[in-house]
Amino acid sequence: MKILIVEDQPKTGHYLRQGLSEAGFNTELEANGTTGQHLALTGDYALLILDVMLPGRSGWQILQAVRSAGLETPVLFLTARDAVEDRVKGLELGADDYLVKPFAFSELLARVRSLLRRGSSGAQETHLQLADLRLDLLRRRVERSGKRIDLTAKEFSLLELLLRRQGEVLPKSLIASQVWDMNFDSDTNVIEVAIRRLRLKIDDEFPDKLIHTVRGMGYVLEERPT
Amino acid sequence: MKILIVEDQPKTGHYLRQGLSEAGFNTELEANGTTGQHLALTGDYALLILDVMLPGRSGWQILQAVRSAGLETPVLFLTARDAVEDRVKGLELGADDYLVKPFAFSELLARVRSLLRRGSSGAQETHLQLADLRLDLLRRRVERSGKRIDLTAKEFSLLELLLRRQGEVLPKSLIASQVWDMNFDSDTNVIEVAIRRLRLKIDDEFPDKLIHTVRGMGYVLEERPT
DNA sequence: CGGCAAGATTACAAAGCTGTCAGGTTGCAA
DNA sequence: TTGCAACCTGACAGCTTTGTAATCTTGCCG
Repeated sequence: MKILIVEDQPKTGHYLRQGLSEAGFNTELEANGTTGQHLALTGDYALLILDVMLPGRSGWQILQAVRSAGLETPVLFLTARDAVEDRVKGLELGADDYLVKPFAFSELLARVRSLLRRGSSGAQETHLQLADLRLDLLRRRVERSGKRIDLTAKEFSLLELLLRRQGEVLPKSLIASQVWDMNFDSDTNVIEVAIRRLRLKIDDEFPDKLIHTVRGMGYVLEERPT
Repeated sequence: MKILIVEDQPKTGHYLRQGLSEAGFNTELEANGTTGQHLALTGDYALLILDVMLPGRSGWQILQAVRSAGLETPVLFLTARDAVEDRVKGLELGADDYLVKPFAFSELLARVRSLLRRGSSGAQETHLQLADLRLDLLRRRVERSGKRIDLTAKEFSLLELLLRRQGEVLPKSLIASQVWDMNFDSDTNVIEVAIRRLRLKIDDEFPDKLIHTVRGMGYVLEERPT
């Protein structure tokens, strides 16, 4: 099982490669877009990690070429901090996930594992679950302990993120970029308020809380022994 | 490939049976809930059609028993006209679809075919499409000709219905019951207004219209030669 | 060609959603 | 213990969504 990394900045490239190797993955690193695309199309990779800015061909072009060749290889996109446009464009072209640079390595690892898991099973996930909390992506419904819970669009999308990355502490900047498409701006407290509203619906009336605050770091969704 | 029908009213039961047989399906009819459950658990059916009100065990109980036995047999539920509660309960217990009595036979047939198709492939549908109009159920996104379209919750749910049953003329009463959970009340024009709003977003700026009015009957979503 | 009923369109208002803000709490470190 | 920063909480306002209602248009039948 090989992972292809197409990234032209040697620093980032080696960082990725080393980290993934240590985690037990077999990687190949390529700096040039044109060569990268050729490898992506011909080599049998379990995952592609593509930078957007590349000499030769951009990450988008590679992604597009891969998809139009009918390959369903999962693709993880690397985009620059401010490039909301990039993210959207990437997802629309068929990327499976993206990561905003700079990123924590643990973050990358979690994504990579999740993509590989999904890729091997073939199908996409339609349900997310933690303890007695269940979210149905297709019907857009949430229930806890069998009891139906109505969420607004923002609440749903926040909970979806928390569930997808359950057990991880998600910094507010990350939440802001994923749920609000904005670069985190510390003089707003939208996130605190949104978390509050979500807690009202999914935690308040249950003894076992699932949303936890990690002071100074962010929020986690997980089960905690009582 | 056998279909099990559990229905105690002889009239409805035979109607179903005869119609399905004529359409080429192999059916078994059972009037008693307890026996029905036994059959459902032991016989190897491709589809179960369950009435809610049954002597012995209710349709819900059968459904529950089937699901807790780990069977993924598709289940089509029959509910009475006014029983919105039933529908919801059924879907929550894991029914795949439901039909409100009385129903047109063509309607039943369409559902049965769709369930059998889905059942054999195993996975649930995540995308609906007609011509260049595409709806992604997981990401809740709609696009036409590659152009992203933002829909509100109601608009999305109306379009989802039209797409699921594309080519069929959907009476307003049907639309009302599926999208609004209400028994159609002719002194409202919510549906016309909702259709109008949907047309504004998905049809108005394109030469080939997809939503069509069938005067006196309802609305259809389909491609029509120019 | 009228007349009428079905549907389209527009305007409006109520309800819900979402962000801001102004205090109030809590946890941590000096 | 005290002070501060981080976080929580409730209220409010602007915006969006969604239903109602009034008016206009269209297709159909006599």
